[in-house]
Amino acid sequence: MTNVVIRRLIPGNANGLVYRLMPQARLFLRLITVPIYPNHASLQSSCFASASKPTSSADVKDADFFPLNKRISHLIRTGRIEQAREAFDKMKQRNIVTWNSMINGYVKRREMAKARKLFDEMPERDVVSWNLMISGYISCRGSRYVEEGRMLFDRMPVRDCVSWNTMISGYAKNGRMVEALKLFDSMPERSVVSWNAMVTGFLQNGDVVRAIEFFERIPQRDGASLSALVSGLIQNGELDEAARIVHECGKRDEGMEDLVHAYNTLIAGYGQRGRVGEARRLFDQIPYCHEMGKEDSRRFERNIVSWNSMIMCYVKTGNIVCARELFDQMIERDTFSWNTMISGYVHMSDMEEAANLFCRMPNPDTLSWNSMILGYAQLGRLKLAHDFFERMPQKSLVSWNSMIAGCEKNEDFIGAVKLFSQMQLEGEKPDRHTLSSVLSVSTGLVDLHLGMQIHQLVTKTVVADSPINNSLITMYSRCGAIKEAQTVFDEMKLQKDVISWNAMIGGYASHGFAAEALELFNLMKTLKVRPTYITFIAVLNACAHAGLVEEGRSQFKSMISEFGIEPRIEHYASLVDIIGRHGHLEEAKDLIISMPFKPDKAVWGALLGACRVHNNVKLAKVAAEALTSLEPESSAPYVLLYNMYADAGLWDEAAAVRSLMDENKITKHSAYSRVNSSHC
DNA sequence: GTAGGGTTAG
Repeated sequence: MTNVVIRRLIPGNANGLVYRLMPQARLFLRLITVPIYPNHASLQSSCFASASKPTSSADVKDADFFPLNKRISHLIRTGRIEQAREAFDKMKQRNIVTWNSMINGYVKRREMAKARKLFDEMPERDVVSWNLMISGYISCRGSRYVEEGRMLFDRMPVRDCVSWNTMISGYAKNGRMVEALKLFDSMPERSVVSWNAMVTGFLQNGDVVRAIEFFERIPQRDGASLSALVSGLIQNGELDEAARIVHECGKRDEGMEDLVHAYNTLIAGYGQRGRVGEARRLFDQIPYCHEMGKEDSRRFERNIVSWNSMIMCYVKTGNIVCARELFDQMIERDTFSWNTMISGYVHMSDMEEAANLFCRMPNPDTLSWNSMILGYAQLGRLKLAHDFFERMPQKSLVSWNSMIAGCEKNEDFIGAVKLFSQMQLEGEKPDRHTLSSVLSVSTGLVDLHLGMQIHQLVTKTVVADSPINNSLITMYSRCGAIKEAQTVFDEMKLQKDVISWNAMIGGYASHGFAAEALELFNLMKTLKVRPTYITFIAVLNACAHAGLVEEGRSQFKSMISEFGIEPRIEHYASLVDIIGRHGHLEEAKDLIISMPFKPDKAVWGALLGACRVHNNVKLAKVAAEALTSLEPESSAPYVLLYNMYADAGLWDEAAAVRSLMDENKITKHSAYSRVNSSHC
């Protein structure tokens, strides 16, 4: 995509291959020769000097409060919000900075109700108090919060550059670039941050052309501008190009302000692609100074984000040992560091160590709690997950989603439905994750009514992407509404992926519409959508339902020869069914013997079913015995065999089956109750 | 003490 953009930016570019590297090189050579301008902070303060000046009460000997203020901000930085609040409450006198620090603590944790309460109680506010609140609102998800931020922005008596930038990046993050641009254009004075926010916004919203256009116009580009661009390039798959540019800048613009931003972004980029070795080399290239004093943005050295990004790389690639090693070496850790480590252990299903860190962590935030919930839910430990869920101080959408998904995955469908309605009662709006889980719940419960309600919610509230539509297809077809499944499938148009095709072909197959299933399969191949092993399970099932023996055989062969897909036991089961039902019982038995798997109950079940159809009592006995050894408590094989003997007038044999059932304490009834209880 | 880089979900 970037290539396309760059080609468009540079005239006279006709040959994509030739230009793949050249134009980029030209473009970026320009950017790395840009002179370094004076620190933007000094520029800003001169523009907005009057706005940022604290009001009267702050004149009361700031130094007297300073040690305590510093302590509060340190507690907040290290995640100990409750201790910070304790210290705050105990202070006899507070100045604006005290209040702001406390508000900042809540804002960072997205606890906006608490932040707002303090903000409203403040005896007087300065521009930072307002900015903090705005930044808090816009960092919360959802346009409702952006509007809340905008209301404060409009109400505040004096705005500074930070107020504008906060608001711009808020719009940009929420994909509202028109509004972002409007503010950007009407700003009294821009800083490099305003420009960077716009670049990031355009890139996040897929407008690479304008991102580059803006980037080139930035009067004093810094490491964060570069980082914004690098992040966009990485998202567009141009990781190596991004790395080249960062290295060039590192060499040419020694002392470039905030260069570490770009390095950190690149480390994260390597991590995303699993190139952890290169990430580590980059990390080691950043000088490291043990003094954690006042940060100087011009000094190029590792900061806490570098450490966290590197730890993240290890976590993403499953290397928890190296992640832990770095984590233990850190001097100062923030909530990010702890959360990254916890989520790492959660991914390794090591809940013991995750819990260990969770307990040691100074003040777990919503994300920490969410990770724990997720971890327990994924392992099926729903009770524990629920305990955490109930005890967490503030639930987020992710908390609800993790709980609901956990219930769904562990087939506690009723629990999932309860949570879903509780969440709505508590005013939390479901998103695509929620709806996708609840759709699977409808499928699990075979509850068409619920499924249709969720479909309505999908239509009203989210832009349905492929996974959601695929869940809809599956839901409708499992609930017997094949027409509705087909409508969703047809409306997906170009959005269809292989899962959509599989779901629809499988839907037709299970409803006995073999012709439709095979027709769709042919269309899929014509459109060059590569089938998967799941496609072939559906195709073979369609053949089985329709008794298409030759078609089934040839599909099985083409799966191997044409698509190189190794047949799995499910494919064999289907083929046994196809061949057996057609009366080729010996061939079916030989297939079972020759297949490279230990036959499972589906395979023997297919043979037994075929024997029943063709009255082959001798082979039925073999299949039934195999089945009972696999599932000793199941009555089905006994009953089927009994009926076959009875039908053939073989009463002695029938009686023998009956007494074997008694001997093994098998009742027909117990089989039914077992099936029913699994649905409760 | 505030804005631009790094965390959780199908």
